[in-house]
Parts: sequence; structure tokens; C-alpha cells
Amino acid sequence: MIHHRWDISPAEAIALQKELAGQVREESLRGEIKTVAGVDCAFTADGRIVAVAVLCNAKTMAVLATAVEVQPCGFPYISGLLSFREAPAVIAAVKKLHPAPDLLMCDGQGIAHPRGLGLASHVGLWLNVPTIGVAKSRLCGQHRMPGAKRGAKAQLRYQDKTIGAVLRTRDNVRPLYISVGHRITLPECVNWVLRAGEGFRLPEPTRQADQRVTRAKKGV
DNA sequence: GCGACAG
DNA sequence: ATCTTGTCGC
Repeated sequence: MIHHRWDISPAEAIALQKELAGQVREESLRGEIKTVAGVDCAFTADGRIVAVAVLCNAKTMAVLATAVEVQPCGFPYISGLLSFREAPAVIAAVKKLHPAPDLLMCDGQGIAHPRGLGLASHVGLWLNVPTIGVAKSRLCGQHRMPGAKRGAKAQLRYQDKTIGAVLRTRDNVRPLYISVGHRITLPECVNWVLRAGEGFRLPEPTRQADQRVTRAKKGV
């Protein structure tokens, strides 16, 4: 269980990431996964961040509950420091979910990050919950393009290490960048992302959160 | 110095 | 992320 301040400088944030990365655990899921949640953020014109968390039945992906969190947002967007901008709101939204999810999918990288601590890993450590990094584009690393069919995948490599998977979730549609967030293995991440979505590029929990946050944003 | 760069 | 209509393709 980690804890630290969020109102720090970019230089301090980088130092903190290097320190926290060592606490990320890449291990098999424990116990039955009954619920899976997804979270996404949106920003208002007046500088506030809106986060929506959606809890789904892990077997049917039916939506069981949703939670919204709105906060003023201070930290700017800096590639590599995304969690310092979005994690506070994401964490608050997920905490409002009842029951707490058994697995969480975050919109961004997990360990597929230059210092090994993307949004999904940071949130996983903070909440001590298994997380998967589900990103729509690459932050770092190299890879070949996976086949065009749903399920095709390629390794995402960085500094001689496999840090994630480039996964095709729909035929002929841009692949997703999947990586371990915390307390899960890469093969399990790939399986859960595939089983969590059939007709869309994004897995259902993430797609629901993405869709609902856009609407929630208008409501305030 | 040049190019890359999650959301 | 956000500003934004119609349009091409499976």
C-alpha cells in the first residue's frame, strides 16, 4: 500500500516513479474474478477533470454500477507523467464503486512505460488491486504489426524486455497496447481484454466508461 | 542537436 | 484530452 503527495514537480514525479516501479508485482491473479471495472477521464474547459468508473459482471460484462468524480485539475499533461494528472480522480472514482472491483482496466499504459510506471501500474499500487493497462497508442518500445484478425498479437519490446502486447481486438482495426498494470501476468491481461469485448475495439468496461464520461462531462 | 511522445 | 460534419468501408 503506497501513499504520497500528488502536488509535486515533474522532476519529483519522475524520481517517485523510479522508486515506485520496484513495487509493481507481475504475478498470477488470485481467486475468482467476479467483477471487472473500467475507468476513463474527460476534461472541462474550465480546467476540471471528470472520471467515471464502471463496474461490470466479469462473465456477462453487464454494467452493475457506475461512479463519477469531478475535481479541479492542476498537473499538466506531460508524456510519461500521465498518472500525476489523472490518477487522483481515477482513484477517487474507483473507490466509490461498491463492491470494489476484482480487476481494473485503465486507459493508458501499465509497465509499458519508460520508467515502468504507467497510469495502470500507479493506480494498481495505490488501490492494491489487479490492473491492466489498455492503451490506444504506443508510449515506448518497438514491435512488428500483428495480423489483421481479431486475437492476433505481437510482443511490445523495450530495452531487450517484453513489456506488453500489441493486440488486435477487431478485424482490420488498429490494435490496442496491452500491458501488466499490477498483480497480473501479461497472458492473463490479453485473455481478459479479449473476453471483455467482442464487437468493439475497446473492452466493454473501458468502452462504457469512455462513453459515459463524455456524457457526465456535459452534466456539469 | 534531432526525433518521439499514453491521455 | 479537445475542437468537429460528413463520409468511406466492413
